[in-house]
Amino acid sequence: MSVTIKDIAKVAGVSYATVSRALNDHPDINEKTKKKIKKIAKQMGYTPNAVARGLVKKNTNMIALLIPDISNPFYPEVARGVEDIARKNGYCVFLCNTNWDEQNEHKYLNILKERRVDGIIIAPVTIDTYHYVSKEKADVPVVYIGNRIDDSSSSFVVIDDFKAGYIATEYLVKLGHRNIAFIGGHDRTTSHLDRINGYKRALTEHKLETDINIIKDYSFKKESGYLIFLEMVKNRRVPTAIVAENDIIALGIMEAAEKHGYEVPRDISIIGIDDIEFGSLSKINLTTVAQPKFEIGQKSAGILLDLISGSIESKQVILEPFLIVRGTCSRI
Amino acid sequence: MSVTIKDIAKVAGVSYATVSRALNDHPDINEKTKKKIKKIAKQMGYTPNAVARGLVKKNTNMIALLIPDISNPFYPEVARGVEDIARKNGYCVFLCNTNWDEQNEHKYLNILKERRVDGIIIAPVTIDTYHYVSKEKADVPVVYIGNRIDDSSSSFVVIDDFKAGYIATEYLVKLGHRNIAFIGGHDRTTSHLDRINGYKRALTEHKLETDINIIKDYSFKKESGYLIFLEMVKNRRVPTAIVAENDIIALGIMEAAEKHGYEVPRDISIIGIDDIEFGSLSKINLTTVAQPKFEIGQKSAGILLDLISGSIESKQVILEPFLIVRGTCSRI
DNA sequence: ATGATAATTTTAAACGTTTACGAAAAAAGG
DNA sequence: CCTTTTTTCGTAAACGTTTAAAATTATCAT
Repeated sequence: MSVTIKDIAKVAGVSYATVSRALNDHPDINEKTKKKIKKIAKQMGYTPNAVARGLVKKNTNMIALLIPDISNPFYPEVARGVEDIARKNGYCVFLCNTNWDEQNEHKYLNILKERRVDGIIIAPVTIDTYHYVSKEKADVPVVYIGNRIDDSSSSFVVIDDFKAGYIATEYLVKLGHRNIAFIGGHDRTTSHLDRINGYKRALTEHKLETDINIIKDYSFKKESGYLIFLEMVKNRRVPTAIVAENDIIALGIMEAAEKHGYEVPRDISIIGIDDIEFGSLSKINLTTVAQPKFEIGQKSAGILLDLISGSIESKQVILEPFLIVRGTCSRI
Repeated sequence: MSVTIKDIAKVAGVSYATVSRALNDHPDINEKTKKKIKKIAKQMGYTPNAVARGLVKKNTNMIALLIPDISNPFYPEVARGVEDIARKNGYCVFLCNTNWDEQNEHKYLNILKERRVDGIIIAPVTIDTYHYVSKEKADVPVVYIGNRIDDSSSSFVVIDDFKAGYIATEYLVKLGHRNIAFIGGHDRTTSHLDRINGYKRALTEHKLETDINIIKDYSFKKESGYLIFLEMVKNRRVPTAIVAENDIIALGIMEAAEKHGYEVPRDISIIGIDDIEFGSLSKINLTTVAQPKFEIGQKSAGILLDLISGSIESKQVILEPFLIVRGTCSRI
């Protein structure tokens, strides 16, 4: 049984309301008694009970971050960003890994509701997440990352995914490629849709044909990219260049290419999107379109806190992606 | 204002104690009223308030996982392991990133105390963490990972780090290397100490000289390995083989070697410890000594839950590391 | 019908805080 | 020295649950 405010009140010879106020630096408490009470509290090893406080104050000072895949280095980086801001403002963050599974996502959303978190940042598995959240009337503020929401009353921070797809593809075109394929995930995410549209636009602008390959399973793993490329070689439809929807997929593609006698970038050029840390290893040296991961985390946390404090109604942020030229793409 | 048990009681025409029991499937509630109440609860969109419950039940069903570096893919993997077990048992996990900083670690420990988490799994920054935790008389169960604790009443799960160091070094010796250096982090962690001792033992058993290089800053980043290797070339003391304390360091070393004209493994052999996912990319192909990351997470969570339920007093688990031969080490 | 027993429900206290409101004490003003 | 104002503190209710104990109702054998 840990020591409570009442215990302190007893030894200090004051009411426990006074103790509460003293500990919270309430102005109506005499400076002297404040000191005394604080001293006693420290001596007794008092630790405030956040759950009791949460009950009466109706907030928990916890926010949650839902991400689909903690093993994809992209997400830890944004997690660091949100934690950075959250911590500086006295918030703790619950990190939940949905594992690219809508079921898990929904379960977590319910748990978080029960736990009365003050706000949620969510990198949705699919666009349906948004509908689920709205239907469930989550009274908590939510900010989405990696997915535009087509509703001006909701908040999100994304990069301009269209531009990302466009930049990647155009770079390949500029290098002289005419046969450029796209490999990416399911179509239930604006991030995917936008990137694919950027890809299409860049190609049609140059009167080139598109070749879009969609990963069947609803997750982004190296293996998914690997398998798609395998099919390409099986079907003898290997392009001269590939834009991968993200770096993880790109790595999988490179892996498959490598294993089947294609040398990157001599035989095939590959470009990713995200700029995960390991892409920069000189042995990998992945050319990619970067997004500011840490900043995405910070921004979204900042918005969430503003939403919580009520200082804003909603906010939508679109960050700029930028090309990082490394070694996996070459002039044809 | 969300709907409470009292609201339900009112419309159901029963006392709120009955509602509570009905919702919790208490045996002495009539099956019929139970159904009725549950139905009403659902209709009204009731979500139990976990913080109120936590207050009276004196548990939160939350555990925390403290890790030093979420950007090191090793930790997300163990995080997945603990989350796996935690979730299956109705627990949520707080993921806290200490960033290799003892201050942060202590801050988090306090916060977790206030929040009344039911237990903590901690990958300590240094061995001192243990003393801090004991001094603070954390009344919550704690299990350490990655660090043996020299106290039979406390719990941990580690790999046999001595053996890991030994296996790595001996493998290099078997390949014919005679000039083998060790590069690793600070000496305030048993994991480090043990690995280094395993390294020493393997060398002294073969009457070879040791060459131990310690990273100055207290963190494990690629850059640390990079810098140490730079010094080696500056001092013209480049060995023929290096055992890195972990894969991240190994990658940094490879990077530095590469950039300075050393081809791996032709000019220098490098072996890591951990087996992070990206080491297996064919372009990297890092030879390493693996530890069962996911299992470490699962095991530690399992122990923690047993500790919480009181079914055990303490438990210490030492898992076996195993060599994974890939392409960064060659016969000399 | 009558106790006795079992099944079901209610009452009330508790968990550890915060906080509106009021009371007492101290300070200020006349 | 009395009133007014200000400062400081205490009382009590509230937050939304759970749960022991008491109370009520139903069941059943006699």
